[in-house]
Amino acid sequence: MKNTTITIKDLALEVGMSISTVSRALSNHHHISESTKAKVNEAAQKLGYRYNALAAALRNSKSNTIGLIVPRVSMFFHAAVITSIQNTLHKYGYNVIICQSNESPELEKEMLNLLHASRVEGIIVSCSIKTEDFSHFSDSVNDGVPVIFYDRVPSNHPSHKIKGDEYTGAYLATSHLIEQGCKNIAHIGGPLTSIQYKERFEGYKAALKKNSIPFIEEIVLFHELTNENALNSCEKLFNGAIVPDAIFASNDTTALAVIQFAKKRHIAIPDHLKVVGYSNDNRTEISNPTLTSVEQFPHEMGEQAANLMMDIIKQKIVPGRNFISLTTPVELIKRNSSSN
Amino acid sequence: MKNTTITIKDLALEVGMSISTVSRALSNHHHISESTKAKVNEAAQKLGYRYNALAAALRNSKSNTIGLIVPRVSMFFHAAVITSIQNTLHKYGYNVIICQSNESPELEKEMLNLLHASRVEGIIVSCSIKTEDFSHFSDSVNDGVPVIFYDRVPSNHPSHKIKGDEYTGAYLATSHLIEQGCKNIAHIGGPLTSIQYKERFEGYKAALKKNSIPFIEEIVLFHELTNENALNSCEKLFNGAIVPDAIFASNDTTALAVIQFAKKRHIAIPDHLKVVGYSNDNRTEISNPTLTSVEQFPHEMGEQAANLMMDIIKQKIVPGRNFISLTTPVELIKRNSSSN
DNA sequence: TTAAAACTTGCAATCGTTTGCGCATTAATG
DNA sequence: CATTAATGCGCAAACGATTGCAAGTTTTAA
Repeated sequence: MKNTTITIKDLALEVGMSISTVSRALSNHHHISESTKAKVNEAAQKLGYRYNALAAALRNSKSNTIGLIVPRVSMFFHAAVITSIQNTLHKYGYNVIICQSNESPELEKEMLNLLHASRVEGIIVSCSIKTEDFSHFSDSVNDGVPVIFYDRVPSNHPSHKIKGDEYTGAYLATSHLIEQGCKNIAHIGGPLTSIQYKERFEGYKAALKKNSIPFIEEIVLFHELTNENALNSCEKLFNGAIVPDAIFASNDTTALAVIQFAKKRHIAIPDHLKVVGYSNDNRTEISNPTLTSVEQFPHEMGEQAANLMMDIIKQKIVPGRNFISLTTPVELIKRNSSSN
Repeated sequence: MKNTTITIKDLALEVGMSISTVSRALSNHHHISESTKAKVNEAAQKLGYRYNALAAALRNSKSNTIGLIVPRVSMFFHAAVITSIQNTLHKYGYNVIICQSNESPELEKEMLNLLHASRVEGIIVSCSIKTEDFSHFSDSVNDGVPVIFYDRVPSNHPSHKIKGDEYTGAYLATSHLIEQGCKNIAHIGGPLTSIQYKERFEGYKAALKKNSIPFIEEIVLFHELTNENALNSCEKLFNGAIVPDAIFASNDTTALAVIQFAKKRHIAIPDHLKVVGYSNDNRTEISNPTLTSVEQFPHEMGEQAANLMMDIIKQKIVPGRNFISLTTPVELIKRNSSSN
């Protein structure tokens, strides 16, 4: 194990040239002769030289790095987006530092500061579900570091945003259930503090209205969308005065819980109960019955986020004071939980 | 948007003290009076100072960062490990740079160099399935950067390794099938170039032998474990001379494909065919029937990897020339695909 | 009153690269 | 042969933080 790290200074010594020449040779500068470049590269190879990106970033005030904050990488949707962002940015020669907020606003803020300390040139964020104060993100922008939100975007905070067409997704899902002849379509949504759940709720209501189906408050429930919460909601719904003949759930975990509940209660799906989820995660085609769900195209969302970031950083887009909002399409994937 | 970034120099100017005092005040040095610290921190707050970790890392030759290379973050198992590694390292004040090799040995090597350029203090890797040359990882170690492999570990390359008890996992799975009365237990494994698939194969054979059940070569197949490949293998198996009454698959995707195939062919599971998978991913309890699988405890594996790295870096462990190999336990999770 | 001790603070070098400017060498031109 | 242009290379100053050593100030004790 060496304890000496090789620098361009060592290379300069080795080839008997100045530091500047070595630096230029390594970066393939056009003022340097081919023979010199060859010599320098050979020496670099020989001595096991490794480029120090830290030093370069310091000198250039440019890190070629983008920061990423997500609630949890283990969520299928986010994992897909991350993969896509990273692969896209890699093409531009940019690296990514990925952080997890674990759905904690405090950790989210800490991670943001961490990314600043690493002098990232831009930050892409999907917020924790509990984040309500976004002022620290404004600080980032004021410091010249662009911030792009995706999926979990703030509702009342001016910023670049990329989100799915939640309204349409919910509208399509609900309309589909109506087409199947359902009258009492329940909705289990996430906290309405989150704009996406709000929009899905709006889409749900719009579809009902459009088809002149009365909105029934008793069969609409909101809470964090965990398996346990969903099972509780099912209890409530099926012990209530109005028994639903369909449930539109705002995520797949919840929809799968509904299926689980129906099995236990021997409620036939889709005959007596139809179910639609949201996100089209990798469990939807495995479940029994397979789950109808709304595809969000995480791959494209990631690509868009990465490309937008590059456009902003490379000043192709000079937004000034106005912010860009992109909406990615959705698609209803019909499976056996909603029709035969 | 400011175009000036605030440095400790600016703070020094603001409070009328030297740069060194400001630096020490910020890092809470005990030689600095409380009143000075307060003044400096106040100024930092006021001017919006942000610590430059790059400069510090350069000066200290210490980045407080660990690099991570995984095939793909969107694989359930890896996502879980990553989350765990990141949360554990965060407690030590360490950051993580996550890279994806996309199962490409070339990209893997590129990412390794990238991590070195960022002067990570250690590297945790789960190899691409195609990686056969590990010499560049030796270079890392020679440069003083410890490397820990997990899950996808090299078989013939001296290094720190953390892997599941594959042999036992397969042994348990196969034994369980035998207990259920199966005689013709097929095995669909991954490429034997990968040590983990090899060990699972060994465990499978050992269980057969132990129970005096003949090993039948015709019902053992190896290939990359994708859904399509698995369906092809099912075709082969069920058109062959010896029809299996059970299949032990080396991952869950394959096992789920078997279930899919059986449904199409109207083969009753578990009555006429029993199936066991590997990894216990989040689809296993959703499928119909639910899938018996081997749990690998990714959370613990991540914790172990992170803790081992910290021990090595902080020299609690001075391995010298010998390498550490850890084996994490496995557990067979019995579900409906293998028994009633 | 004075010296020693205790407490604060500052100087300046350093980490590894990059790059504007200037100098030297060679080739091309009149 | 003299002048200009082109080419190839080196000097030295940044980038922002840390830290050993030295020095200044205040407090305490004799």
